[in-house]
Formats: sequence, C-alpha cells, structure tokens
Amino acid sequence: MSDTKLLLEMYRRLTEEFGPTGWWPARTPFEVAVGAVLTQNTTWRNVEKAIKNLKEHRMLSVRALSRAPLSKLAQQARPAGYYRLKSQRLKNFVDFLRGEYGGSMVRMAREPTDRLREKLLGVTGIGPETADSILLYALGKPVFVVDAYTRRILSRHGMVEQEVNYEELRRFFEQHLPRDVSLFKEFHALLVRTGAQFCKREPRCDQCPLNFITARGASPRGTRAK
DNA sequence: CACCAGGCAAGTA
DNA sequence: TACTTGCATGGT
Repeated sequence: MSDTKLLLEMYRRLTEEFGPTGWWPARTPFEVAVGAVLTQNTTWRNVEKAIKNLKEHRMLSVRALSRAPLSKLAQQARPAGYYRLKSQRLKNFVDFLRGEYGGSMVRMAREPTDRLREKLLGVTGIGPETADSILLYALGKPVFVVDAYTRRILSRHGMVEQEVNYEELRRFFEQHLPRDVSLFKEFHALLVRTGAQFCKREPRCDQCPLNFITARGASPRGTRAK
C-alpha cells in the first residue's frame, strides 16, 4: 500500500473512532497562538487553566499582554508549567507581532507562508511545532504540525525511521497527503488524541484504532520513542 | 513516591 | 554538528 493510501486509511479509522475533534479550541487566532506557546511540553488540561486565568484578568489580547508586567503575566501562566519561560516567550511573540505587523494577526497572515515561518522561528521561544501550530490553526496555512506523538506513532508502525527529524516528518505528511487545511488540522488533532490515549509508556496497542497496521515491521510493544 | 506531559534554547566539546 | 541540561505545574 502506498504511503498516501495508508495515511488516508489511518485518518479514516481515526475519524470513525473519535469523530471530528474540532481542534483547536480558541475564540480568536491570537488565542491560538498564545495556547501554542503555553502548551509546549505540557498537557492541554494545564494550559486551559492558564488561559482561563488570562481571560479572567482581561489579559488575552495583544494590547493587554503587551502592557502587562512580566511578573503578572507569569502569575497567570503558572498552571501551564515553565511559567517564567513561557511568559517571556509570550512577550517575545507579542513584541514580534507588534513590531512586524502592527499587532495584527490578519496582517501577519498576509506574509507568504515560507517567509513567515522563518520569521516565527526567529522569535526566541518559538520552535518548529509552535510555529507550525500558529500557521495551521491560527492562520489556516497548509502546514502539517508534527509533535512527539506523531513521531512515536509513525515510527512504531515502521512508516518512518525512529530518528527522523522534524522537517523530514513534516515533509512526509505534506507530500503524501492532499494539500487540505481541514485535513491537516483534523489529522494532527486525531494523532494527538490517539497518542494520548493508546501510545503512552504502557501502550495499549490492542485497543488502538491504528493496530490494523501490521505489515510494515511494526513493533508496537516496548518500543519507546525517546 | 516516581515519572511524565502536544518543546525549546543555551551550553559544552 | 551532536549531545546534554534546565525549565515547573499537575495528573497518574
């Protein structure tokens, strides 16, 4: 089976299992970007608390985040973990957004995707996954987001090498899938959902909707991605 | 109690 | 370039 067919079959089964996820949950593109920073190496559950704090203190806007003292921002970001780092990273992003695009996500979205991606990666605290999450989920650009679960799931099923780097894995999806923003959004969300439920340190591959993949040297038991 | 979560940058050799 | 370490709360 071709990689394309296999990926689409994975997607079909995951959709069948979980239905549409509707990810990313946020009211505005800016809120997506804030969430993307806060969720670095952190469960969404903890991020929700931080977002809620920011909302309750009316700090979830470009202006408010820009004006707020770092210490106050850090206080609200606390439940998301790494809060001193992340509050500074939010500041970095907002400074960038204001400096380059007058604080407008809409204006930022007009930048050609490749160039914008490079510029986002230049902001301290925004790495590949955070940049791509902003591009895809906040701005609707056709960029596939890769994360730890994506790598773990694909390598465990023998579809890529375990040591595949971020760019290679991203290209794998973008080359083998139709260039469809809704598909990219939903597929990545489903991979995370599946990973979180079935692919943790004690994998439950017998219950995983992806366990139909057996013909590619899959070694689902005991293989840890890290 | 130990371990880990949807990363990232900075330091070392 | 390749590897290591710090960052931090909250859930299991």
